[in-house]
Amino acid sequence: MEAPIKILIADDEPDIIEIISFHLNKLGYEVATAKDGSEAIEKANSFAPDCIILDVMMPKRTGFEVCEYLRTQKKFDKTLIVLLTALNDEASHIKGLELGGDDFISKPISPKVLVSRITALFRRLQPTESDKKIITINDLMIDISQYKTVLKGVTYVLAKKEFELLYLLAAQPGRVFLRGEILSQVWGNDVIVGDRTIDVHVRKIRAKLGIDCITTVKGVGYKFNY
Amino acid sequence: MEAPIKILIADDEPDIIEIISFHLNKLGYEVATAKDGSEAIEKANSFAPDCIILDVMMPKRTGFEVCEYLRTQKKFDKTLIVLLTALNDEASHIKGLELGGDDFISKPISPKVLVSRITALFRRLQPTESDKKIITINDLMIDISQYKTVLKGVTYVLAKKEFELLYLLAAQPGRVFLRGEILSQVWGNDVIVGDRTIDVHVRKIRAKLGIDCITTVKGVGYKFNY
DNA sequence: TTACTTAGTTAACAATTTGATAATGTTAAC
DNA sequence: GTTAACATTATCAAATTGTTAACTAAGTAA
Repeated sequence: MEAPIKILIADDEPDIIEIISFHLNKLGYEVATAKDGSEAIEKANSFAPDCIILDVMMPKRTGFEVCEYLRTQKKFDKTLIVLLTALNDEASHIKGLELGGDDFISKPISPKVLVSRITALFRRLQPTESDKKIITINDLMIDISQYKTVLKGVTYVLAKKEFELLYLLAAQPGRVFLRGEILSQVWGNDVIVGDRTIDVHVRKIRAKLGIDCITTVKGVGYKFNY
Repeated sequence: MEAPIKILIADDEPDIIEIISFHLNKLGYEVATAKDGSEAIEKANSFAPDCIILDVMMPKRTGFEVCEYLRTQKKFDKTLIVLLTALNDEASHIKGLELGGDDFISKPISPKVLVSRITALFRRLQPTESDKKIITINDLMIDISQYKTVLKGVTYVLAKKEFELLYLLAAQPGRVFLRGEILSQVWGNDVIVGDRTIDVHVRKIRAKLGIDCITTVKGVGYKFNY
């Protein structure tokens, strides 16, 4: 990235805000702040940050709520979301992951830990594997440039949505995609479709390919597994 | 880290030095000491510690001054700095964080607290990905991003609540979780479920995994133990 | 245009899984 | 040895997902 990386910090404790922004500023990041959940969403829209640090416990809207909302917006597709939780609050970790958080940092905060985590996150964001156009898993090949799916040398024609769904899941085999995540990635956030729609598409993929490459994780979502 | 972790302790009270170094030594850390700020800087250079514990109130140079100086040196980039402050001295706390301190411990010092804080600091510095989503204990692996539980290479499918319960307990092996604690973490505060519900889920986990990884602490709660 | 095809969605229903409870059996503590 | 706490089992209701068929809209060829 050429322009300075922009980071939004949302916390209701001014001290925390001050400390974090001081350190991030020193490192050359462009920093904006918000003192509650509602302001966080406003600032997220106007400031368009690359990374948002959200305290879980905030007035008006909690960090979870903000995270959940942001993840429904295509605009914040690639925005990193870091949640600040109370120490050893494992349940929050689970909840946060389900809502699409990218990392968690426990309070009390060490500036060094925070900064190293954030830089690590950005490092991981570098386009290496992720923007490869062709996914190959065993004898299954998924080529997005041709919208083509080849299994054991045989080409299968998937419809657009079917293909996009398969591609999304296969891009990260094993990782569980929540239904909401799938909806926003494949269908977009402005389209409203029922829940059964995903099932039906999954079924069609399974039927066409004739293999059980998509595993259901009940109560959670689906994952690619072949 | 392969070599023993090196810790430098700087305090003008010999008693404090002695107590802290005794406990850290016992845990296998390599310890050096300094009795004032100037000596702290000398020793920091010659000893090259991984972690420096600084009393804020010291002769010659205060902990703040030492901290500020160290932070200007590239050499001490990755060195953890822990400041010892007077009880409830919020101003020092903030000032210290701004100067690049990583943690604060209030006097009077409990050796146990000190040690646990330091190990926690080292742990939190670890890369995010590994300790964020995957818990590994011996030959048991719990991966929340895949909702997967692998024991001795065999994958076991746990239901959502089962998984979350196991994850909660396994995140802090040995620690006893009270029933109320488990309820609020796994089920949430607004849901009201009976006490037997926990038992049943614990039983299901034990049955599925086939190992006694969850120990009952009668009259108190449960703990992970494997 | 008209008839035909296809993709995408929905609705209705079936099948499955899960979570919670109640009832009863066991165990450990006092 | 009694009692409180926990384990076990069976059972049921609710939640979740799978399946099928039908409908709509859009595209395509005659």
